Amino acid sequence: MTKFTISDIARIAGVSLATVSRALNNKPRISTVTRDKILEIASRNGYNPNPLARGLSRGRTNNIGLVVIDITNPFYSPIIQAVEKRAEEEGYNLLVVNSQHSSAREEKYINSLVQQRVSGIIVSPVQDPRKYLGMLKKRKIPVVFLYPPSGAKCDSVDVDNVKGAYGAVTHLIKLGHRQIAYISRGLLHRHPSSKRLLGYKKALRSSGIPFNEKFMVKTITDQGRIEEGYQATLKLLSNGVRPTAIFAFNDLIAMGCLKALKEKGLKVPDDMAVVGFDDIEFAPFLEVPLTTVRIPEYEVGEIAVKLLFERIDSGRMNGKYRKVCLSPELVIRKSCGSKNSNLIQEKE
Amino acid sequence: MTKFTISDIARIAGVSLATVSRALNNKPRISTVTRDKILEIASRNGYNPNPLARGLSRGRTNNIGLVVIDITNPFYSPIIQAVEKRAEEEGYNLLVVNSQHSSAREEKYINSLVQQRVSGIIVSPVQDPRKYLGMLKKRKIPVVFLYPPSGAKCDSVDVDNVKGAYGAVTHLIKLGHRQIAYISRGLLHRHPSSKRLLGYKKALRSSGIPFNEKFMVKTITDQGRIEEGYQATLKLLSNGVRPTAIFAFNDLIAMGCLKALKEKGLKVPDDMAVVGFDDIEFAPFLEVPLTTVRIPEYEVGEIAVKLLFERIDSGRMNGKYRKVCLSPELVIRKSCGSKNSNLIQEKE
DNA sequence: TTAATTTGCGTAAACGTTTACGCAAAAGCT
DNA sequence: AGCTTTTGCGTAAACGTTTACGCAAATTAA
Repeated sequence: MTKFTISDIARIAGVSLATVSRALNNKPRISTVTRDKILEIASRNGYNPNPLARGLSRGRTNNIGLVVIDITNPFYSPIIQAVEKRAEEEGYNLLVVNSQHSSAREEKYINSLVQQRVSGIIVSPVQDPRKYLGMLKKRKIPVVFLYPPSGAKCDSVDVDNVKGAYGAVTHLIKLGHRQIAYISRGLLHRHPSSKRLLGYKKALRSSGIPFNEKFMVKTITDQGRIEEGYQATLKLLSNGVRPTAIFAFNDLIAMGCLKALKEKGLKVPDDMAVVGFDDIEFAPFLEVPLTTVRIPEYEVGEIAVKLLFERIDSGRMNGKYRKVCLSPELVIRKSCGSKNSNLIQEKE
Repeated sequence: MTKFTISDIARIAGVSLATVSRALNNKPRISTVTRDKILEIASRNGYNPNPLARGLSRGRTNNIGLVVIDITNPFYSPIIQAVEKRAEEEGYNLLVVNSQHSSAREEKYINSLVQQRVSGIIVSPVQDPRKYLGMLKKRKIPVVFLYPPSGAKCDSVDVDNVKGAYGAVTHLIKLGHRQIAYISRGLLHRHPSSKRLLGYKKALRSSGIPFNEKFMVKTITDQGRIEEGYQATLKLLSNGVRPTAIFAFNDLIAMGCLKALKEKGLKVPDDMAVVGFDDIEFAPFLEVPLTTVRIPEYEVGEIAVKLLFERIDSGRMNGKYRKVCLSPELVIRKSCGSKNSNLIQEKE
């Protein structure tokens, strides 16, 4: 009972290992009567194949890996759910690992997944993922990247960060703001930090507003979490010149903003407008419901896992690479005010 | 380069497989000079042991499993982080799986982890975990349960739910409330739903307030998420008698309450006090900062993983079971008002 | 010095599968 | 009927490790 292997089945059925394997894997070259007999014995004894043995022999397991940057960021929740759903439907296990913004950890985990012979990997990379491509190709492990820097020759799902940021900042400008700060996540060169900065600058330029270094502040570390937004905002407020609006890299940072502003006695949106990015589940429930740029996260996950399984099922590693780019959408709530009544407000 | 196994090392070093294995695993019965030579060859060629082969041979891998009920509930974030940290320190991989409130899925995943020969499992069980104990013991896989029903003979980490609920409701009573509703998660018999109900009733009893069926509402499904709290609150408000305070099973349900109350034009805390449970990261940032019962989640994770590794390292499956029970703590914010000025408010 | 122990290593089996190859019997074809 | 193909199955190697056992040489003990 504790251990019940194909040898046991073979012994009971009076056949060889090969025959049992054929029966269990729906392979041809076996008569229906023996097949049924074997399947019956297997199910009666609660046989379960040993995934390690199977993986060793096949060189591939029924697992797929998902590498996220921060599993505690609600941003990833819908993505994880979408991938999980499809993986379960396909009879695969999902291994979720958390690089925590560390590229060393990311590399370690990816290598570990490869050594564990996963059938495919979805990675939301910390830094440039191109360095993995060669190795993964050699090992014939399909991979899909989430939000990768452009230019990588691989399947990927991304979101138009420039457009998203452009839309958010343009909205602020339309509301009359001209002193708009951007709180970026620590490392500017990381995707999508750089793209959002680009969108921010582009929106300013379109309206003839000069870019002001003093309105550009970076969080200390790279985590993109509440506390960092809080610290960055305090720094921004002590910068001498005060903006009338803040565009934050993401919703968590925006939450930190709100906290700092409240502490300093500044009302949102009256004294300061705030816009975030991501539209995490909690954004509408905040002290000041957050205007933010919605990323269709669930869809991102759905597409990524779809692309992945297409590769897995076809076995083709060198077909044309598909780069899907989804459009974000501005969701207007309280935190940016609404002097402009033409804009559509989200119903509450 | 793609594949580099101990056979390759053995060939290069001119020794046998056994010797290579001894060197790589720091086993005795090998001279320092051969050991060093082998290690040098291994590292020079970037040797990585195949975890499937190793697992198959050893009957155990370097993975531990963590089964959570809802990976998207921020409640689990600190727990995952704590377990992840320790696992990494110990050189183990953490496999996080998500049962999504389904006991069928839970069972499937636990079996899958067992078949994958993990070294240990931490489970936040959907239902009574006692049925797993026999199998896990037979397979010699240590397990630690999070928030299990009492009475199970196993290592576990729990929180005093009765006390937590009692404290929360007592606080409401002290504030003058006598009509206090409880929004429970769907299935009452599930732990910790039942415990929190117990605490609620106990608090009422202590103050001589009769339990009113009309103030007890259950969410439709068992997910314990925002939407459910929202629906349950609407139902509660249409019940004829209106409470002056709501104690919600958890913070997400409480968020749903806030949404429903707002929609109905009821001000929190003036028209209705609301108290949650868990103190998720976002509780202080809500439209009305949420009074809630804090669970030391990170500590729960730390202790669970500590207990698990003690079992793994000692190999003792039948030592005394340890049941740790942590104390929750009431965190008072805006959502319950503060007529009673004796109470300590959390500084903002 | 001799006997007992320890050290250093090799051989081969084991972990539980899959799969290439081979071969007799059955089935299909002319 | 004789030839070719297909069917049904078995044998054994392979996947990449670990480990029980054995044995000669070196070391220690008496």
